[in-house]
Amino acid sequence: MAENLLIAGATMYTFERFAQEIKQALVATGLLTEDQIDLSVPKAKGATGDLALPCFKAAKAQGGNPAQLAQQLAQQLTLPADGLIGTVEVAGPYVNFSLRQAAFAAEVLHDVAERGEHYGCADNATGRTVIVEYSSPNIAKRMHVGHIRSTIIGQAIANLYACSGYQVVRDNHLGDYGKQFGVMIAAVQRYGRPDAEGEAALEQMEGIYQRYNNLLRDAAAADEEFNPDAEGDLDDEARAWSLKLEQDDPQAVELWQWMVDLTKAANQRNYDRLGVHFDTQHGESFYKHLLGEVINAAGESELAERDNGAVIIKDLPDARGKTLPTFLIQRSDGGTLYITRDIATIKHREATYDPAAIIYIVGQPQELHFRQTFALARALGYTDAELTHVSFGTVFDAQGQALSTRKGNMIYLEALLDESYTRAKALIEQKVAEGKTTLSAEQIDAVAKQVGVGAVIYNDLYQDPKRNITVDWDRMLAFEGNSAPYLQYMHARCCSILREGAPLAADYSAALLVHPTEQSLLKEIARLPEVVREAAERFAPFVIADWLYATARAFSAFYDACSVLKAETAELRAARLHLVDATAQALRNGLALLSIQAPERM
RNA sequence: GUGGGCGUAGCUCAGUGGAUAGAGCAUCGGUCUUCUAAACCGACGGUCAAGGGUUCGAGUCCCUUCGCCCACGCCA
Repeated sequence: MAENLLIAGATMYTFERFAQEIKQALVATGLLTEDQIDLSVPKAKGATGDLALPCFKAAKAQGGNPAQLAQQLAQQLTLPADGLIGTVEVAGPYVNFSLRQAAFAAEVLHDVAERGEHYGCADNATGRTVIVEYSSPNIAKRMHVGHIRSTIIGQAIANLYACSGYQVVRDNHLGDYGKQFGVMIAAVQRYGRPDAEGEAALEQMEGIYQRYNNLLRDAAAADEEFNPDAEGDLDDEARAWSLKLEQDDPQAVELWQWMVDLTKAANQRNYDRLGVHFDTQHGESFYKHLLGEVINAAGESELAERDNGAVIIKDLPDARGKTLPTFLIQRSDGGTLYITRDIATIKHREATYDPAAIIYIVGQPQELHFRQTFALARALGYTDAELTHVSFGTVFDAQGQALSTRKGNMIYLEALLDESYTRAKALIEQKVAEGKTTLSAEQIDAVAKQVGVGAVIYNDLYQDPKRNITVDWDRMLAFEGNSAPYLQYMHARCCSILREGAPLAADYSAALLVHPTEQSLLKEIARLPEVVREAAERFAPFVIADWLYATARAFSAFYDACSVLKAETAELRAARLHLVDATAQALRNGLALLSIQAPERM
């Protein structure tokens, strides 16, 4: 993917041009070849420089001494007069290259101004399609923590691929298929439809589903309607509805469709609050016409064995050649399984989109399922797309128990967003009372929504999704330190300065931005394009979050050290206003990649 | 048992073979008459789970061991 972004004609951002200049100058010495050049960012505390060449590799290839080679290189380098390279220093086996501050500042600010809200993104379309499957809640149930993680992480990954020049298909793969829908329909017939809306309606659905299930089991003794004689009937009833549904019985389909619509409407409220949208929301049932083909194709292959009517796949190797555990693609009663439907889905996607990649945002417990799915889809020749399972860790409560509805420790999306909004609003009202900011009641409400949602999103995106999470409300909804509200606050401060300092001068001298905090801030802003690329390649939104935090901190340090509106000279004021403008734009762009809003006041 | 993930400061986490391992929270100490203190500056805090190996160089790669989480043919 990195190659795609460097093809001729693509816009190169400042840091790329800097690296390019260094490579060209190094190769021109004739002392090493391009493949021996591996530039890195200097980490040593005393090191001066913005990019470094460690000389170990080249020296080894030539049988020489790294420190000597570094010396020779530094002596024989000829630098372009008006380029980005400022000074070159040798530190032992390293050659350190520093940016020429004036040129660097001008080019970074120019990059941002020119690209605006697209700054950081690849501007050349790859012409390739990526499908991102995320959120994927179940019909007739509330979205719980797992779906929340999938929704938020998936949305960010989809954003990252769109920003990287891919055509992105955002696919909400709804859980609308399976035996439980027979029970669900029977339960609705018996207890009636919910009278609430939104998540409350789904909560009622969960309730009657549970109640019906309890009736089926002996645990139903407590239910006043329990009648031992009816038990067998109840089971038959559910089974009958399940069968009717599969046979497209009009009444069953109508009830099922009603549940789908109810659930979609309820979830849509939450998606709207989160700013999440999808291009397609097909459920598993959408792919059922392909199930027969899948089973036939697999059944005829050498991979399959039949056992009492079931179709079993044995000894299938995965992408790394490891043999996967045996699994079924057809039950002995002829029914299909989750994996059968997932493979049918791949077949459909290949035919519909010809994707370069399909990215699944699903929890870690399904790691084996996806290895099996991918391996079988490949073995059947259904796709040549890159298939990736981005797995995320489990959420545990403070006692170390996994969250579950039955234990009563589950966290649902609506309640989480409400809690976050309430906390944000209380904090904003406190700031207003302290005279720190002035906002109307309407503005308080709007900002509380943006800050509340931002905190929830950031909690899922600031770290590697692989990690398990322990519930801690204070940390989840933190408004200080490394948190969304901090990032939003720094953006709002930028906006405040820009309001006061408007309009921006058409002519200004970026060369005046030589204060250490100004240069540090510029360097952070300049990193965004490479950060976007890395985040996409690693399926890692937290790389963006890291960058946002570093950039916001750099701005904060600048804000503290340098007054913009009361700068020493009018020229410096003008230049700093442009720096603040670029900072605001870069922060907005980074936040947008995470689907976090950037209020102008807070 | 087999396979996957994780193990870095008291807690939550970055660190993708390069130089003296970094942040936030917590604790302690400074900084608002100033462009918003949701902030800034400083201090404290480390046997990178343990042991071996690979190499100029390992938190990072390989092997072994330990601990935690998860998965493993008729749920999704």
